[in-house]
Amino acid sequence: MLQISYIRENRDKVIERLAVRNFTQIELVDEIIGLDEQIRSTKSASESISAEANAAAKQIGDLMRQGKREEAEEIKARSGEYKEEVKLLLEKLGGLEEEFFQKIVQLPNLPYKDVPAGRTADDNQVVLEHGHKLMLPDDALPHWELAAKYDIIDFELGVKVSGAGFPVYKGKGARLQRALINFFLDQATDNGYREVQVPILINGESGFGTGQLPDKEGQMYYVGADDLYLIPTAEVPVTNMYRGEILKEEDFPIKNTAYTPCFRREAGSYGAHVRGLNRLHQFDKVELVQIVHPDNSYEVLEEMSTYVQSLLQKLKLPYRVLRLCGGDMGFTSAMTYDMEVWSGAQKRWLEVSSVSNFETYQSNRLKTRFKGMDGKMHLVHTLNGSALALPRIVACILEENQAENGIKVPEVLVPYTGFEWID
RNA sequence: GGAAAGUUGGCAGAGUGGUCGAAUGCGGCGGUCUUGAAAACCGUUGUCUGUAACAGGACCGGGGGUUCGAAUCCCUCACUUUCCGCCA
Repeated sequence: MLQISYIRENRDKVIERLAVRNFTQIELVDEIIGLDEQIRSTKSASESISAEANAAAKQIGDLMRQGKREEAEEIKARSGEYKEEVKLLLEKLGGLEEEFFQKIVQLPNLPYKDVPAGRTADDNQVVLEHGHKLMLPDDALPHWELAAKYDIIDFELGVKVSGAGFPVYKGKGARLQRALINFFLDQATDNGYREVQVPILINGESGFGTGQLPDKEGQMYYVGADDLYLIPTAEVPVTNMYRGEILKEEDFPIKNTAYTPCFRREAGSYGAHVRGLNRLHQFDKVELVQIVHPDNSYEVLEEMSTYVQSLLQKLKLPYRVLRLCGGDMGFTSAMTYDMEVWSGAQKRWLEVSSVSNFETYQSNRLKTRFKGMDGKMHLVHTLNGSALALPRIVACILEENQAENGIKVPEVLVPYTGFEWID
């Protein structure tokens, strides 16, 4: 959520920045500013009456104690009027605030200055490409066929147990999953992240704090009996650990990593591109979350990007880094890098990580602050990134490393899998 | 699932209608003392809103009510703890 104080003082700049992500509802910005003005004037009107009422009440108390009942009664008779006036003003205020809230949550984050303008994924900037796309033979198999051939991932079995998008990993397939999770967690720990295990069901407040609610409600599984949501990413519980907290400058940077399963309804996604492991309702992911000082959040973003790349390099997967254009960026992000690996058999890039700086967009909702050197409260900057999401990594590992008699496990994973070949 | 108790400032913990934004202790910050530190002593120490600055307003789990006046009384919801039951 954007800060109203900023919108108020930088109307034109806000509109200009929003245009980078093709958000052109200038009237919404102006409505918000107008509502804010009304709220402020209504509030000050009701407050000055409250001040009078408070003074009168105090006076009554004093007079009663002095035994001057008569005079007290006199004032009492008059102070009844305050109540009605304040009540009316507060009702008006409540309505205005509700309307204001409904509108301000519709404003997405302002893109950072480096974010390219653009409408679709075609306008994303390719920052770099690393590694060679292997020239797989024409008869190279896509991962879903390899999965069936070596009996390591069973999509049909998942359909029986749950439904489409909930695969069952078997034998070496399951083992590979566990190996990747452990590898990613160990790497993160070596890089200064603290490992945490968090709830995978979250309440509505947490969903609001990181921005999934109210705008992406339909993307989360909802457990009605207990009014809880299944997490779409560990970002939600891990970031919300700091909701309402007041931090110290010396606490920065706060680096947490967590492995969790992630659940996404993916309503409305169909077609060839969702085959196999490309898009699932349940998948595993190791997530990084950092809470940092606003002054260096963009250095931290670069650092996280570099770290994620180091994982891909260790797995020897060809990848590229995209700087997302305004139109392709998430609602809450100020700048995002996507990492994509090359799927040789599918001949397309697959997104495996997304690293974002949210600046104060989340922390303004979370009310996560720190007391600065100036003695004042400031909102922190929050960042997160996948490191990494498993399914597409698995897909690429299978496809890129397929050989005649099996699939070669990447060297760095062998200590974790305990085997070198899936055959 | 049943029963009871509770929810107050960073923490602990008083406060049952006006003098309470809130005692006291711990912690934090500043100072005195000390070569330095500890101890002791003195001072200070919530957040939001608002103003050029004062002032003012709001907040004692959330919401509502009674009252001139609510942390305090009433209603309601949520959560926590303990006991019983069940159980990985």
